Amino acid sequence: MNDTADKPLNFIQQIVEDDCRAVKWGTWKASDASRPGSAQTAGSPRVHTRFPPEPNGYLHIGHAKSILLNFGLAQKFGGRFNLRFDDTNPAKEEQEYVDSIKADVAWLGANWHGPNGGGLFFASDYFDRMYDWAVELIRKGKAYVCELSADEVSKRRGTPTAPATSPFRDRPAEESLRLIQEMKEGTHPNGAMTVRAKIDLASPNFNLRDPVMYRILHEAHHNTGSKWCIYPMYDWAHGFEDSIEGITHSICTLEFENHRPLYDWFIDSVNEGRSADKKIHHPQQVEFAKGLLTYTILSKRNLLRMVQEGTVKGWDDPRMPTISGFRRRGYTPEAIRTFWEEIGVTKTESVIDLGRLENAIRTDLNRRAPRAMGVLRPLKVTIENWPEGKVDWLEAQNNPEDPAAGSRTVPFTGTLFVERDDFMENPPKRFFRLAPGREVRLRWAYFVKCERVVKDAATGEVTELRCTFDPATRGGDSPDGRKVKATLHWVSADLGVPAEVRLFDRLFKVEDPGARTGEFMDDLNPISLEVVRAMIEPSLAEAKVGDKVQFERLGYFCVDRDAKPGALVFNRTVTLKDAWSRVAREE
RNA sequence: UGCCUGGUGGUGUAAUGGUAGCACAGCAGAUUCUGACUCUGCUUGUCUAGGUUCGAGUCCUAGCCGGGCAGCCA
Repeated sequence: MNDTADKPLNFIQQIVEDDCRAVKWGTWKASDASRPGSAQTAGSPRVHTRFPPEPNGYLHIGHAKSILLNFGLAQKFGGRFNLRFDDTNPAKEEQEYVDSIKADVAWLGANWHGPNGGGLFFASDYFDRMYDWAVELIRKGKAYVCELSADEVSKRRGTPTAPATSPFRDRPAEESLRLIQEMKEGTHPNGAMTVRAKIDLASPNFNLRDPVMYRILHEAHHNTGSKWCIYPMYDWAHGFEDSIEGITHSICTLEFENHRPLYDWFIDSVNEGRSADKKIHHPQQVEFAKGLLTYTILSKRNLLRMVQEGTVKGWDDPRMPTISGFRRRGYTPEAIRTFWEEIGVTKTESVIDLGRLENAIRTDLNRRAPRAMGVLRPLKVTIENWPEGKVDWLEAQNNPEDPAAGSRTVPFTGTLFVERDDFMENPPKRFFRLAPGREVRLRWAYFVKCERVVKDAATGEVTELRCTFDPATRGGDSPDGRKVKATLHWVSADLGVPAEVRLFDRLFKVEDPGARTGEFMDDLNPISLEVVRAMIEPSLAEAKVGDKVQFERLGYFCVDRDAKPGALVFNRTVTLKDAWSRVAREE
């Protein structure tokens, strides 16, 4: 979110700017600035942000907001951005997720090793230090080992007005020190005991009712292997991760507002009794609202379920709202960035119209995607007066929005395909395309006129159009000035190439999946994917995976990674806006 | 029920006590070798009630409505 100067600052940028003005977080040292390629300058105010994902799933479009916000801040204020894995729960975390997250963050352009990069980190690398702090808190009488079962803790949680209880709260520090040591050494089974902070069992903020700091988890970790069998809880760990890395602004989402007093308490408790030079850094937390999307589900748990149950074909299924899904679908990082910039950053929970995202990718691709012609549902057209065997290579502009994109040639022959939807035997008033007796233009080619319709005798289905062309209209202009009301895309039946095209629709039928029944799967769109055999112009025969193209009048498409030489596969990224479809509904 | 938090057109936002503006969507039109793009115009809003003030979306009080929290998840 690296805005232009004239755009008003969002509230977080405002906070950071104010802090910089006040030099609240100190300045970059000469050694920081001297790092090769560094965007930090010695003496300028420090801004250090981070994106701290848990590697327990793939990143989705909502995470992109946070990544772009954090990285954008580092860029805007000449600071640094860390990518840090919050890997404190080996039961749910996997290396596959670490790898995918790195790929996605990099793709979005948040370069954690670049000029504004602070580096790549793992919370699990801090486990030793965190353990030492826990021991320190026990010594200070600020934490204890509790042998209540999870069930018991839950039962004793209390109510907003009645306090929680634990019979182990006042055990001697020596006893807790012995037990935490045993926990660490693996003496006790999962769930036997926990380390708890001794804060306030009666607090109206439940996060302060002696929260668990460590639990026993005999589980291998993707980074630390079998070194640990106790793992820190998120709340205990998170503030320290930011502290250790010197994060200035710990930006997180609204649901952590209630946790802030806890993070403050942990750091203050470590610092208590320490001399000024031994105190650990205390970052400032700032909360912002997530952005939800209509027709979309973003909870990692539910996305995982769709993957596991085979509702979609993996995390990067082009219908998924994951970063990798959007990438495969043909979205660009620029479009995603523009989208979130337009949405802004606030503390108001909002549901964003999915159309906004589609609009962003259309705008981007309109500017940069070369045009081509492809017929999704081919209808055969025979040009009756075309010279037998003749091939006419016609010049076509690659992108009317960008003259520099140049031109290509497309072959016109006696047998063509046009889109089935572009012909109607009994057209309604506002239908401008082909119909019996009507003349239209074929893009970049000729005016053609429909003379006769051939139907399947048995089904009555239109199987072929017999047309004539006007040789004087070569290139698409009529010397006598006569007009046609439509220009159609087309492909030579003889020289076109077949391709599989995957047409995606939204995954859910309703704006708020699950709102009706409580089960989001009830709102699945049964036809979110349609596969067609298309015919495309030969210039596309050598298209490479990831190539993006506008099939004129249809939409933007990209070559899927399933494509093989001679067997092209295209994904439809998004359709073009289509005024006719609205008219058609009214007709 | 306790604590935290938020309410500006259909949607997302701006206005930092001084003309409620922008974008998307919608509607109408122009243009067009993509019913796209582009351009023009239009419709629609400060949760409510009091108060402070020359002046309130903004400050104060009370209420209303929404979101979050009571995992050994993050």
